[in-house]
Amino acid sequence: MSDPSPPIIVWFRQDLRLSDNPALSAADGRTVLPVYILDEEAPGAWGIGGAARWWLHHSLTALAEGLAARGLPLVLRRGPAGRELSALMAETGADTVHWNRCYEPYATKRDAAIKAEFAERGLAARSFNGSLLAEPWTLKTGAGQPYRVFTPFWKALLAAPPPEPPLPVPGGLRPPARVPAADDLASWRLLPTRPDWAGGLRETWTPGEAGAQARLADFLDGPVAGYKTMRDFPGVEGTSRLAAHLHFGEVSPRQVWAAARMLEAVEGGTGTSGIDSFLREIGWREFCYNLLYNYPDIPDRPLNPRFEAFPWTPDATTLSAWQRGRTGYPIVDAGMRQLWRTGWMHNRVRMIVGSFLVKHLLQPWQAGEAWFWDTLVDADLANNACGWQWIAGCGADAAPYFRVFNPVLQSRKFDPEGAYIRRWVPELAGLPDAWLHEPWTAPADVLRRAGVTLGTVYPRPIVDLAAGRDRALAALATLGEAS
DNA sequence: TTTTGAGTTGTTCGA
DNA sequence: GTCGAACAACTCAAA
Repeated sequence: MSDPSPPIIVWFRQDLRLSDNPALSAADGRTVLPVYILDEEAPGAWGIGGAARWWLHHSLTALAEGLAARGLPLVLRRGPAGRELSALMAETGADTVHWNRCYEPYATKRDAAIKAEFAERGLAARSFNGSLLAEPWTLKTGAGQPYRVFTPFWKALLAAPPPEPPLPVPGGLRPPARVPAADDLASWRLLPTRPDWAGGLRETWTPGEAGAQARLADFLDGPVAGYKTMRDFPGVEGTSRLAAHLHFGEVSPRQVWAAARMLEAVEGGTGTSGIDSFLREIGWREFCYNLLYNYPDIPDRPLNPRFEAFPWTPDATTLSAWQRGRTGYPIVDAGMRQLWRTGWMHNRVRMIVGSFLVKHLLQPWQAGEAWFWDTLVDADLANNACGWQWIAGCGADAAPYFRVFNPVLQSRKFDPEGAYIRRWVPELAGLPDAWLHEPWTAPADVLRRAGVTLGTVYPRPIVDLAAGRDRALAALATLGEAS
């Protein structure tokens, strides 16, 4: 016997929120069965990284609580998504599933296959846009090609019809009469044990929709005003820190957009406020998704094929020193330790450590990408791939080849008083500002008074800056000769 | 089709 | 200390 009122299955993915959730709202007034599937078997998928697994656990907990407050369950299942959805439909008599789209290559393939299979069986799969301001197939150049340069992409996005206003939490969702068997979240073992390295994450983040909305409100209430300049100073809380919330869909870009525009209207936006700079960053997220959708190889291969021949010098010892924050360059080590400890790194510092790894150390950008993937709570396939290709110079819209960040100059410029370095590299905290950014140049007595012994307490530089820069430029020059 | 202006986030060198 | 130019050549996107 089939259920007299079979539910609509709402499949949550990277949209772990109840507000502005088109797939959920489209089921308003109906019986719904909310589902999350841990699908680690989709071909081509990048398995969720360690820090992101921690976040996912807490975000799912928050989502389940939000649903429970409305009398609804969250059914957790594990396995191939198509198989699990089919099973749930058989168990409940449901003939319709809703989801908000994902854009990772493995996900678009998998979802298209599910849709096709369901259509053959007379089942309905309805997908919605819950994660982007503009679908990645809508914005094209005059020649009908995907954009490969940010600025024209951004202009096109601004010229397009504005995003729809965000949706409220639907008020008429009805719980199903029967709830199918579900996994216990703890059985997924998303949280670290032995050792529990998540202490710094717990201190830093509040995953979940409420935490995301609070973070957005706090940011728009204060730091956004000075965002244009202050976002470059890692010792200051000048950025939004919304990346992970956006990745997991605890807040939608439409909600961010609407809230920022509202604030701009209230303040009589002049175009010089931090709001426009901030929205540009939301635009970068869109651009990265656009690139990933249209060039699905970018997580693995350089968009500029000439870089296939780049003479990288992969070396496990070098990579390990970078990962552990033992390069001897304080700003680099501070960033890598912030990442390890909190699952996040300030954007300015991401560029510095990225440039250092691929230029001065000549390690393949994919090695940095993989490390970020495992350690960032906001690990996002589109953003991560684009960021690393940009800093490596192999993306379509890349920095000029000669743009090699000098970690000492960057450090002096953006952490002039050393607040960031002293926080994350405490063994150098006693050094005066004049020497903090390059301790190997400090006189012996200055080092002694600060309690710093180079080579033991703190490493000597892993590479000479000038030599590393010259080596990188020489390596880049080989690409020109090859063609 | 051809032309033209431009391209997130920089560094170094020499005046 | 400050300032402007040089740093390759190429590709993109629109006119």
